[in-house]
This record gives sequence, structure tokens and C-alpha cells, in this order.
Amino acid sequence: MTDKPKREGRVLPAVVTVDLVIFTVRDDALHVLLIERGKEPFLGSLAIPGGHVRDNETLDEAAGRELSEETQIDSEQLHLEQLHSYGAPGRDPRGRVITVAYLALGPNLPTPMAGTDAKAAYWVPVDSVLSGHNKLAFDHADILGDALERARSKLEYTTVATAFCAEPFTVSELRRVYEVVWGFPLDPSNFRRKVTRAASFIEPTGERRIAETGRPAALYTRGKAQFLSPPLLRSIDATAAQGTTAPPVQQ
Amino acid sequence: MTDKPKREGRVLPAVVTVDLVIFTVRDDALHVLLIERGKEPFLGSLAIPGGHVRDNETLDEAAGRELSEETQIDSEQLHLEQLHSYGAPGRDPRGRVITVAYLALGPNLPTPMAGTDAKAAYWVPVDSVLSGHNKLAFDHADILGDALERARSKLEYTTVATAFCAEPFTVSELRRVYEVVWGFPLDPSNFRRKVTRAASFIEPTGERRIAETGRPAALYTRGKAQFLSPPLLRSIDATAAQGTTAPPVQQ
DNA sequence: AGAATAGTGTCTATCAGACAATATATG
DNA sequence: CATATATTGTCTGATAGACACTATTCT
Repeated sequence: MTDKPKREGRVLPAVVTVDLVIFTVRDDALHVLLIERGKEPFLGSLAIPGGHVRDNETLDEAAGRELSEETQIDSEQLHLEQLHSYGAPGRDPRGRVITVAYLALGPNLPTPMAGTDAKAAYWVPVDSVLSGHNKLAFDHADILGDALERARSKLEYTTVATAFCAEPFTVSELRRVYEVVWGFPLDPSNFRRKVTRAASFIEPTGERRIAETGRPAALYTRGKAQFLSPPLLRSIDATAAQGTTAPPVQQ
Repeated sequence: MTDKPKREGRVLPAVVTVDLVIFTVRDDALHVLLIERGKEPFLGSLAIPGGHVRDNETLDEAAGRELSEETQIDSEQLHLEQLHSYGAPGRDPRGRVITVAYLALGPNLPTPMAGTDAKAAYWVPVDSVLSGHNKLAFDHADILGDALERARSKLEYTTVATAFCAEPFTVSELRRVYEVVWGFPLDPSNFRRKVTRAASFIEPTGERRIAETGRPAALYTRGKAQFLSPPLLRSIDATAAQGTTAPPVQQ
């Protein structure tokens, strides 16, 4: 708390921002919302959305506000949680910027709009970002990687997977979420047994949905449970880093 | 990114600090390192240690530096991980302060020193803090609660419990860590089966330690594994919020 | 009927909880 | 021998993975 010798570095005020990794599942692939930067640095590069924290709001409120601005969706509808903070000295060439990253999960959202800030926004398959086709601005690739791992592990021991599903949803849709986020197929029978027997994970509505083909599927809504106990673990042997597009399901 | 109407709040530079929740196990109870504040605000109150992030260091480096300053222990010896960031507008009466909280776990550390900053530092049983006997400064009680829950859940699916043990250690010592952090007793037999069969959790040294009484215990060191798979779950029925002192073990 | 998707049932290996029994030290 | 702690073994119920089988719709 007392002053330190200057050669060890001085205490400087920093700019604090929130950045958002917004995931959704569409077309059987995990997508992330990215914006095309309209100014330097990294002009023209893709980046995750974010903005400054204002002086009258909490970090969570700042994240919720940015989420609403970017997705134009009631942020109450989405799962939003703090992910990690990033503050390496050189991460922003303009100066010291500490960013508190948030993870947001939502059902297949309306194709993103021309943002309020006139930035172009796109849903981009996470796979295509990870494979390095589009380099992200700043350290956003690191943030995205951390967000993906957080999402994958949260599917194991919480019920957040339902945040990816618009209500009402079917067990198959919920299973598809797991398959797409984890990157490998799950046994439909065992998955159904697990999610229907877990207390308050999903609640049957009594309704059914008739598809173009096949037996109609029962519909469910989200249950009250926040945690899955015992968890639904990624199989131990499925260690290899799989993709986030359609898993090798026989189609 | 563009300017917003001022009535929504302005972007102001903020002060960024790191705060440390440092846990250790001593006398069969979980303890946290607290300092007695030597200046306003909250002069005389207990608080978790922390300090400003300097302009030439990462957040992790700042946390490691503060840890060394507070514990005078090589921070390489301790487990250190980022916990969560706290930035509510009113959390520090002096102005906007964003703090990045870290969680540190270590073996029974030397009784804390007169800190480099001449602050008194104490190991305080977590139980006595949670029960409200000593109110912590700022929002440090929230941070402590979050840290405790993080530590408890990390014991389930990672191998960090060994960070609480000075090497070499016995299986009973490791079990005591779980019991003290979780707050309830574990079956010695089942615990041993679990930790010895988990791949690379602990490695036998071949040595034994002779105690005052009883059969000598085999000694182990930390294994290379970072994760426990399958996890060692807190029993599902052990839902009640137990204490962090000696669990109801027959003594 | 055939295709497609939803849902049920069963077998088995594994694992956790309960707890009995044995081992090795000290006094 | 009694006591205390460490360590091994055993029984049993719950659960996950594999996979066969049945159900219900549409064309």
C-alpha cells in the first residue's frame, strides 16, 4: 500500500472494459458473435464485442448492457457469467487496459443486426476461428479459448446447456447442444436416461412437437436445478481436442 | 466504443488492484491470511491482503508479487489462480477500484511475519470469519465466500488438495485436507482407494514416517496429474453448509 | 412397406459407500 | 496386551456405456 521504488513500476490508473464471448448453436455448430473493428488498432480485424465500464454500473451490469446492445435481446433471456480478467501490459497498444471477460450463452439468436455502433457483427463458427483462418484482435483468441473450455466443462456439472435451447425444446435438441459443444456424439439412449432422471434438469410440458419425419418428440422446459449431480462427464477417453461443428454423427 | 450520453455515466479511469485469499490448513482447521488495516478506510479492520497492479506487470505477476511480500514464501511453492473480479461502484469509498481476486493455497506456512508494509498479519480460522465475529473490510467477506466455494469445488475434480500438504505427505494428511475444507469426515478406506488408484495423483516415495503412535504411514509426493477423473465428489446428501474446522471425527 | 426420429429395456463393468478385518507401531 | 493409526479386503447398490428393441410419425 505504501509507495514502492519507481524502478519496480508505478501505479497507474487503467482503463477497464468488459468483453463478451457470446456463444450460440446454429446449423449444428457452435458459433461466436464477432464484430469487425471499425477503427485502429486492428482496424478491419475480427474481435469479440465489448466496451468500457461506466462509472455508475457494476461489472455485471456493464456486461449485461453490452450484451443487450450487441444482440438486441433481453439479456435476461441469456446465461451470463464472468469468465476471467485479462490485463497483460502490452495487450492493447493504446495503453493499459484491463478487460473483464464474460461468457454468454443463448439459443439460436436472430441474425445479428447492424450494431448500435454501426459495427458489422457476424455469427462465426468457433471452429473456423480456432483453426486460425481469421485472426482475432488483441488477445481475443486466448479469451475465446478460455471461454470454450469454460463452456465445455460447465456442461458437465451444471444445467446451463438448456440456455442454448429455446423453450420448449426436445431431448434431442439438448443432446445436440452437448454434441456440438463437446465435439463428439453421445448415445441418445443413455443421454435421455441421464437428463430425464436428474432432478429438475428439464420439466416435461406434456406437449409434443411433430417434425417433418419421425415420431413426434416430447417437449420440455428448463428445470429449477442449477447443478447436475452427479455430473454428466465427458468420456475420459475422448481426450483429443475435437471440433465444435457437427460431430461425426452418421447422417 | 463511441461516446455515450453523459447521463448514462462516463468512462473513468479506474484503479486496479489484486487481492489475495490465501488458505492454509493448520490445527485441523482451514485458515486464511488476514491483515489488520493500518489506514483509512476501515482502519483497524481485518482485510485480505492486496495491492496495486503496477504498470509493468501482468495480473498474475502482481498477484505473485503480493503473495511473496505477504507470506515471504517463494510463490512458486504455492498454488495460485485467478478467482474473480469485483468492481461494484461503491465497493471502495475512495473511488472506483476494480480488484482482481486471486486464490492461493499452501501448506502450513510459517507464522506470518511483520509484513514488509509493517501491517500486522494473522492466520485466522475461516469459520470464525464466516460466523461474523470479525467483519472484513470492503467486500472482502464476499470474496472470501467465493474463494471458499472455489476451493471446495476444485478439490472435487482437480488434484490441488496436495498444494495444502508439505512434501512428503501421508494419505491421512491429504484426507484431512479434504475433511477440513469440505467440513465433514471421509471414510479413510474409500479415500485411500480413490487417491491411490487415480492416475498420477500422488506418487509413493517408498519411505515411511513413524509417528508417536500407530502404524507408520507411507509417504507420497505430488503426482503430475492436474485433474481427477472421475472426480472425487462431495457426497450429494452432504448438502448442509458445514464448518471448516475439525469435522465431527471421533477423537 | 420403408425411412426417419423418439423412446424403452437390458446386460455388464465400474465405482462409491459401508464396514469388517488385518498390520505395525508405541506404551 | 491395549491402544492407536495405517492398510487391505469384501459386500452391495447405483450408474454409465453398449446396444438391442419397440413406438410413432410421414411418404
